Amino acid sequence: MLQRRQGALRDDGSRNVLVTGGLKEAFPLRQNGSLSRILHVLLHMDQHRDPMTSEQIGQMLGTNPTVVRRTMAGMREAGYVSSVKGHGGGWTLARPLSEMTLLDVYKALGAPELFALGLATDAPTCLVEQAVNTALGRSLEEAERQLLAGFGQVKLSEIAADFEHRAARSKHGTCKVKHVA
Amino acid sequence: MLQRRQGALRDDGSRNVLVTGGLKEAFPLRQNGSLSRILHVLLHMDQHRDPMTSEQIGQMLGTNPTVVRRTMAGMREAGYVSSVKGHGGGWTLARPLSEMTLLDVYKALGAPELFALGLATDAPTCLVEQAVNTALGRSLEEAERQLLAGFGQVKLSEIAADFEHRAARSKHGTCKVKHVA
DNA sequence: ATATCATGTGACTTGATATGGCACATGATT
DNA sequence: AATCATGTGCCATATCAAGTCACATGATAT
Repeated sequence: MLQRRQGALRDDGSRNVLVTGGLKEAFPLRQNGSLSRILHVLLHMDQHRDPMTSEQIGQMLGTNPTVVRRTMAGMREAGYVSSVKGHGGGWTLARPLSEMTLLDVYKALGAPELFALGLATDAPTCLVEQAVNTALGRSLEEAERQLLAGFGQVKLSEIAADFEHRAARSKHGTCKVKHVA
Repeated sequence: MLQRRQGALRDDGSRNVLVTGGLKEAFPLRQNGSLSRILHVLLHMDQHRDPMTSEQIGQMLGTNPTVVRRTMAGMREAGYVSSVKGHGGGWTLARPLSEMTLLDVYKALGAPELFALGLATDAPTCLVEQAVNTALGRSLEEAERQLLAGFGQVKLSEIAADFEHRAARSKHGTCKVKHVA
């Protein structure tokens, strides 16, 4: 191995797993998991007629209600979900999944950095580094365009349909939350 | 802002800059800068007839000789550079830049993670999460293919040519290291 | 041969940051 | 008024890229 093993495996070969209140969540690298988590939440909300509380969602994701509220904040500001306080309150979808794409969610999350590869300096004085940044930057920008274009073409309702399909084929309960209307 | 400001800007608006022994290097995010740095080094080595020591390279990159040795280790193992100990030793290119692509370097570095976006769990039992992972993973894999294909088409000699072009147009000294044969 | 120089590498330190979590304010429902 | 739920400031924790030290190994020069 090069680069002084920076991976996810520990000496005993196990994954690095955060154990929080008895629940587990595995994040292999120093990656931003909020997009993945939000999607998980949105699809579950779609299966759920009543508002879901941050507490419920937190348990589902194996995380803390506070984290849920904070991550959902962007979605609320963008108008994709709404939150209600007090008895019977919680989170609900503010529009159908057919009117949301991966790109919409990504943007609502504040369009976090996509790549784990970085350029050494923003505006280097070294001409060599300028040339390197230009070449590398060009590839990265192209990839970013591709990726975001791809995100824009995936409607959340399509993901939901894929879920329905999976659910139809295996009759076991799945998550910690029931998939009921 | 959403997601509890995780960006690169501090309250005073300045970038987070690592100051090391008087030199500065800016890494906006938790990104892996080794590819960018290695490229910088390789191009400089190409301009340098004599072997370059880790000390020289370290000064050039604003980092430490040990870091340089460690990062270069993968390149040596892959046969792109060679290192010689003792007086007059140091690092030299083991083959011309025209025979190396961005992809080669990336692989020699151990093919570090490309994306800052992660899936919540590797093999979730929740069917909803499975559907999410599938959708997100598909987009990410597609983008990865694109990006690596792009890397494979960029020869380092092309980046060097771009540098030569820049150097011809501006006659100022640039880096901390002279661009001489 | 031996002093010097340069790489090779284990072990530890430092700094950045995604996420976890508490505490308390705000507002809605019963 | 009691309870429930969100909103959010503040701090804690874990992980990891990069920095640093220390020392071994090997090559060159005098």
